[in-house]
Amino acid sequence: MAYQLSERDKSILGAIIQEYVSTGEPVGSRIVSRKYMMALSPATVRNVMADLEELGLLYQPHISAGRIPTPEGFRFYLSEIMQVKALPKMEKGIISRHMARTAGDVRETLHEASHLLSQISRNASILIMPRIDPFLFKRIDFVRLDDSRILVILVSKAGMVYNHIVHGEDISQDLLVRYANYLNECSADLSIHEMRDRLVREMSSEKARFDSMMKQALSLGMTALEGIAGSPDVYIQGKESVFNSPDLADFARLRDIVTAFEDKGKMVRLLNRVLEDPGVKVLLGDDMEQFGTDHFSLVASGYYRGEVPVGSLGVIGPIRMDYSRVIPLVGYVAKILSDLLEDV
Amino acid sequence: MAYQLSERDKSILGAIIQEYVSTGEPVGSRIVSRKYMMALSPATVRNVMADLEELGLLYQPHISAGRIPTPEGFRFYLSEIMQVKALPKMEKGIISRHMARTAGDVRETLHEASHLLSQISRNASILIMPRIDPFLFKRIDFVRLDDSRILVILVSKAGMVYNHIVHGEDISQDLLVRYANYLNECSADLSIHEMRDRLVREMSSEKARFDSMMKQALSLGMTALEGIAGSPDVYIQGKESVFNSPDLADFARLRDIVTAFEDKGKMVRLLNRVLEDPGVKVLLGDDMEQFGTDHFSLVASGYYRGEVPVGSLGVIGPIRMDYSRVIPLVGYVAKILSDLLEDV
DNA sequence: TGTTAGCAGTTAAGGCAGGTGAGTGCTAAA
DNA sequence: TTTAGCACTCACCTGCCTTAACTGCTAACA
Repeated sequence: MAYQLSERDKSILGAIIQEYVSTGEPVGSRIVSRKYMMALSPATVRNVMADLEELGLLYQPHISAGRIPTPEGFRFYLSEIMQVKALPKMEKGIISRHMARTAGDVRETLHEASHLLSQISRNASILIMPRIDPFLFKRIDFVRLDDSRILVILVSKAGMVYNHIVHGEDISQDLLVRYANYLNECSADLSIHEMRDRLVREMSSEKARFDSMMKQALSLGMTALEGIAGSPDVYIQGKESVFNSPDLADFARLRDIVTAFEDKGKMVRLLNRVLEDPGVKVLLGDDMEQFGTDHFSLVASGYYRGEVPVGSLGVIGPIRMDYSRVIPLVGYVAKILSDLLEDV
Repeated sequence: MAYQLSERDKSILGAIIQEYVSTGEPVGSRIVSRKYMMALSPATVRNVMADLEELGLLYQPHISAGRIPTPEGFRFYLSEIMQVKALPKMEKGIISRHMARTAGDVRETLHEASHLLSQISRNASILIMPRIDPFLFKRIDFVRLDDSRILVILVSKAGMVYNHIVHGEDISQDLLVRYANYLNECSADLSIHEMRDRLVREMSSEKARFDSMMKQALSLGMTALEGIAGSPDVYIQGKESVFNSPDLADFARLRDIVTAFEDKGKMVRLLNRVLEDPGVKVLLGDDMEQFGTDHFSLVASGYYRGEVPVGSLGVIGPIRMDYSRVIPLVGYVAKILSDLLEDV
């Protein structure tokens, strides 16, 4: 949706948003004229504000109050007006150093990324654990737990351990070890995605039809991979920071957001939307209506191993957020994280 | 601290607490007289209330208001006055059935326990994951990740998978496999605690001094066990229910509790205190001051494998909680959980 | 001596009136 | 097209009053 706004209109909208972001109060024409647009009188600003309100970019909480940007107003601001600041050198330094320190242990690296996001943005951060697929396969093991249950342990080269219980009878522990050996041999140095492809191919090959041991192994491997690739994990850190946001003095909103934090499934669905294409995305307004409030906004980006998206991370906070700082922050953390993942 | 209270004093204190728990409002002398103690006039009740206030069991938010029990008042009520109700048959049924359904998969069982606690009590529930020690050893594996790091995977008979990265060079993967085989053989059917004891013993035995392979294996096993036995995990479920408690309309209190939820370390320390002796314990008032508010209370119990404590669970909520319902609930869930753990 | 009735005193809370200030829309002039 | 001026609106604060829920105290009572 493109609005026909003059440069002057844009800079007034920009001034209103800047002022609102820093104070949280409705902003009136006089303030804008005095603090931002010395060249224009309050009356002129008022005329422009009336136009912007008509377009749905601003609204008045009550007739004699100043204006507040609508979610739509923020959206327009983000796409047409805001200039993303470069991330300060110091923050870049902190991020690279802290992340580099954890290199090698993927789980640690992810924790650190989420931690840095919430610390630096002073908002809650959210991170979806990587899908297992793109990582390199290291080893698989089967352990018989009892008559009916087999524990599958899968290790990626990065040192992530996934485990899953499958049901299956009539296979002795000895046989399980041989299955595992077979799978380990034929999957060395593949990504887990490739490994799955290969299993599917071999299953339907001539050889499998006659070698029942091989067939069993393949089928067990398949079942295990299906199970393991299941539901992703979510970290949310810094939840308490939502209490620092004064526009949340409203009880109902606070409840909505805390409740939403608990619903991991919702979070995953939301975050997965940003994986669709690369770069930092901002979700606000309607995008977040599943939260029960449109006063929140999510700045998120996918992170990648090579070209392949493996998960996403971001910052979640009140809609009045300093986007020009948070956007480059999320972008930079995602980049460093992707760089580190490439090496493992 | 024992107070000298007559039976009449006790039943008035009981009435005040009951009324306060159900309404959340300060309770006055007239209500007590009309609803609970028809035989006594408000004036008489007033006299008693004044005494109870002097003892520190009640307080008045302001001079012309009714009385509210102090934490000390609750504590006295819990130890001397309250009758624990039996848990309703229906709830018992629900609990046993749901828990039994997850039998075999310990992780699932724990989730279910925590979930039931928060559902039935309509408060947040908290559960500390079992310490690994008392479980039966199933299998250990070493996987070399790179030149310096070795991944240790330990599986308990219950199907819990623990993993940990240790640093160690100069041991080839082949050798690691032999170490693992050795440890697996000599630790079959031991609890992990016993396994640790045995490793310590063998380390200092004559044989180890001369068999360098054995010595290496033992030392690696020890390091791994140390690492794995590290920090326990905490589940907290139903956090959003703190919003349903009207006496929390106070913003600062809400923030304190949500912040405390985030601090897992604090939670573990708190919960570990209830492990010291068996049965359901109630922590309130001073016990909870680390939370920044004394308006919360924790009803918790250890859970056991046989006689050995492995973790603890409980319900956390506002100090005005229906203890006569929550206490048997926590007790019953802990019992069922302990029973299920015994079997694995 | 313990219990009660009565009464004066305290306090929170709610409703109402009036004043203030921030901000608006509209109109007319520059 | 911009601006100044003006009347108007509304939230918010203040002070004032009333009401209701309590209490503590005292004196009378069984």
